[in-house]
Amino acid sequence: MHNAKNVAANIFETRPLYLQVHGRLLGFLTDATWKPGQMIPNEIELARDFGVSVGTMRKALQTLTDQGLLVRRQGRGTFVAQAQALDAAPLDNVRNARDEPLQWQLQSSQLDAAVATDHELSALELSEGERVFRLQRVLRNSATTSTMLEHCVLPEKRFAGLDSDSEAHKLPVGQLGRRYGILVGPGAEHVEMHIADTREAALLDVTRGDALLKLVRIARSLDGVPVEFRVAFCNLRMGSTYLNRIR
Amino acid sequence: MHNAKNVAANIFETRPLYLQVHGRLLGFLTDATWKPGQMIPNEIELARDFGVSVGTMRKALQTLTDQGLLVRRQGRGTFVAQAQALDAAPLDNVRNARDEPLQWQLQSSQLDAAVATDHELSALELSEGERVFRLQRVLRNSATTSTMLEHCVLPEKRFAGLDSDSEAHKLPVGQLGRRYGILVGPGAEHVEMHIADTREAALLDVTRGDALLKLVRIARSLDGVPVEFRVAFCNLRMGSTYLNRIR
DNA sequence: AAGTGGTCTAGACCACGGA
DNA sequence: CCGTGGTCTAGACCACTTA
Repeated sequence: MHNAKNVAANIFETRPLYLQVHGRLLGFLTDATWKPGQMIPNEIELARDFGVSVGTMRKALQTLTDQGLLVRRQGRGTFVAQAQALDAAPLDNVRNARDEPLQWQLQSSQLDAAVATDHELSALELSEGERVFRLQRVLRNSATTSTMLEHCVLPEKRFAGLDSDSEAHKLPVGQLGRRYGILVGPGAEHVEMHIADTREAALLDVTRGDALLKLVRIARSLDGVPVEFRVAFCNLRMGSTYLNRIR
Repeated sequence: MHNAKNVAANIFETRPLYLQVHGRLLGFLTDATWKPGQMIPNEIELARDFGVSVGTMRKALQTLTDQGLLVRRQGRGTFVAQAQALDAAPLDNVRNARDEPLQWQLQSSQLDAAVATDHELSALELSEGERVFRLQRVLRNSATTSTMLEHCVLPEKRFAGLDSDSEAHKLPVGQLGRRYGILVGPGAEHVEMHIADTREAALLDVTRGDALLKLVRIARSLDGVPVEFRVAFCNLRMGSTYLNRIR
């Protein structure tokens, strides 16, 4: 029978067994051996395959579940999570006066592909000359009359064929991520103040010189590679707020 | 020997054992049987006292650790966390261009006690006629020249004697929480836009009509009772941003 | 050396969901 | 009914801290 010490005693790998297992399982997710929505083998079988006890395998699986990468259902099985929405923020974090997420209607949308600018290259950690898709859309919530101008930059190699998909530019970015099988890891969004210029004022139905919330985010896939660079300008109306969950 | 089934079979309490234990331990924290910084009994002893296995006790302790309420150190013991800073946000979430928290200098500070207004009553869930402390301070970060106007409202019953402590109004609110043994649970902060009026402009060194970030927060203790109602106005300068951690 | 939390195992039983 | 994940136990050994 396998023994924990036989594995852990490897001088090249002294991390706890469950972390080593976690890393191997994570590999199955990042290289798409296991695809979103798919059911994976049960914990007994996995434990046997990896030569660890069920308890250790459970701990590795639980860690992945805590990270939102797996979903476990008693009586059913363990499933790969659907790709986390690329736009969990900022869209979900804009709330109405009752602290409910707003329902956004797509007002306009525009997609083009081009060689990345220096700024985009550095944000997305691309090499000189790599191409990106730029997706610009205006969203509106009729209940509060809040509006948002989104400017997303996506690496072409991750979203190959995006421009030939006629539906693509109409979809919320979150569904795009799902369609391209991209799993997004934890990250951060930075909030700034911004004064609307003439163009933004026209698109967002505000007056030039009005104050907007500027939301900047670089989303990274599980392995830390940037998959989306987004800047959004938001006009909060009628008690709408931007939510920051603490802890 | 105690047996899990003997306990869990109680028809009035069918939750998992480790959750029941978690609740009991949480009680020791909320009623200050265990005080911040104090070392608590080791897991073997606790397991024996509660009549559960060490594994179950570990799971309960781990849950409290995940919540930030206990700190466990291999070889040393398990300790009650210092009261979480009441001002973990917004102060820690304001970052400079290198994404480091700003160092704030207290510019001015003013403390008074009064009967709560209706608005304060409802925010802090107090009864008619209850009294509150109001703590207003202006903070400044010299490196970025960012400024913040903080307006904190604290229930008098939770901070008894605050006004007779001559040092109190100079301390950051986080240290106040620690001094009064208040453990803060998870929460949320809402970000809004705000246009500076004359008074705010003078205090924050901006021009009347300038846009400010308005940060609104109700902090609650572990049992969900509000312990702080804060509204802060922030002037972000020289690349400073307000950080929202995702997931 | 003694005491602490951290890891790992092996196996039992329970609760849930679907055939 | 069977297979799944969820809970619980008992005990071993390891790694770290302090005296």
